[in-house]
Amino acid sequence: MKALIVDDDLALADVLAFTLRRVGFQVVLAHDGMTALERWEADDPDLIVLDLNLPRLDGISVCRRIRAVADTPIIILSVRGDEDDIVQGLEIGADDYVVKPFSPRTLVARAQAVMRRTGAPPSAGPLTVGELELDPMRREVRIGEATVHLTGLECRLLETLMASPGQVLATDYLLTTVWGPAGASRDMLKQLVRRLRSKIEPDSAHPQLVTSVAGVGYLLELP
Amino acid sequence: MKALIVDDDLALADVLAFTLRRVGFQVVLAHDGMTALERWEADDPDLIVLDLNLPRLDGISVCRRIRAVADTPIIILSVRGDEDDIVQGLEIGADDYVVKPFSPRTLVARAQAVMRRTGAPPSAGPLTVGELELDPMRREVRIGEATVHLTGLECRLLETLMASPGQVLATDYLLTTVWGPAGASRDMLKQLVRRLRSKIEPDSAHPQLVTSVAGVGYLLELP
DNA sequence: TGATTCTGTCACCAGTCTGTCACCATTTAT
DNA sequence: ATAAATGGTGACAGACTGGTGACAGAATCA
Repeated sequence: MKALIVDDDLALADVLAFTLRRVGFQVVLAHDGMTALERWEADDPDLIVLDLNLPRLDGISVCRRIRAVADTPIIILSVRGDEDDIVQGLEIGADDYVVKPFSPRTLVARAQAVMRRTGAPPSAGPLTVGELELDPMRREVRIGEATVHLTGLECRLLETLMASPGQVLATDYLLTTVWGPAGASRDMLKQLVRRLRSKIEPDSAHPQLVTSVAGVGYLLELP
Repeated sequence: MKALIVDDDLALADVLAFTLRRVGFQVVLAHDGMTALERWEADDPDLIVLDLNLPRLDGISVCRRIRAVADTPIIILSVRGDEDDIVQGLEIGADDYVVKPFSPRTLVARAQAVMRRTGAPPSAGPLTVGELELDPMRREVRIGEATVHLTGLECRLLETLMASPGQVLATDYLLTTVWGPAGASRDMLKQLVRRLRSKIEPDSAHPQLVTSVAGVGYLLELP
């Protein structure tokens, strides 16, 4: 899922980006109203987090223009005291609002609530690489004729590997992507790789799908 | 479905309540603007029928406050001649209006039209998936030849599952959709799933219709 | 008003998942 | 040559999850 964050406060925008990335969003940034519209057009985000006080084109106008042609969920950010802005934003079509200052947890909760309320549940589409077909919502991977059930972390690892088939993904990258920035240990990744291999490799003692690159990381072999 | 009726005329409020109960609504009453807001918060109604001339807080303000944070369908009641009020109410976000005096039939028609227009849960038509045919109004599901009566929550859960057959619906999504934004607990969903299964599954110990995806949620299997 | 049904809450259970530790063989660095 | 690092393997304990049962209070019905 992709989120577009629009805020002229660069530091805050970065914090917001970090927060949403942490829970799985891809994030695109814009720091003024015009760029917001451009990015919205170019990136087709699933969610827009929109500050109301912006240079070049104010947040209300951005919200109005987007809402005129799309259903993209919009959360507006406002300063305490700007209740008129909030009301106006909501009237124009924003889906929810958050008042600064707020905790990251609040934003995440609102983002997830808005995603739930305004559309189908966030169902990732299937991923196919060669004879592997992964359904992240069902946590099932089909290998030719066989269907294998994966756990949450196994599914996440395979999804990450399948997103870049043939590319070596560094250990640190996998630790962050699968477990989040709070991190994890090499031990955990080793175990997870082992578990995944035991489920999908014809012979996990001689892996053909998920292979290791010593000192670098792992990759999903191209078919 | 629950309706909140707000009118300082007690007798009229009772008539309205009776009218809507007759067509299947649960009804909550409030006789002034402040109580209306309280009841709206506490009862999370699916529809609000709102007189504009109210003590303590007028109907326009009530409408504005509710509309600022929610999509609840609102029908405003007004006296002939108060066209400015009606226009203002609609601008603020009311969905429809009824001018006193009016017949009960008119109110019902408007209520149902508003529910349909604003995308409220499709209470009208039956849902069919495979051998399951759900009538939300009767709260009955037909499974082949057998007809089973469901409770309110059971019906809501099944309706939600049937709206996206074959798709895994996340636990949080189901909690919000079935119980509303106030949320609920996983325990409640577990129990509800159990009750629904006990009513519709051939063998609820081995569910074939409503199946679980560990760590994700539940789905209605495609036929 | 009393009876019945519905719902939320708590407890218990079996099975699964995950992190952690230990051990080992191989590779890399000193 | 030796020590350190790396990747692979096994095992186990605690946490988590989904399922089940039971009961009390709330809501509904007659």
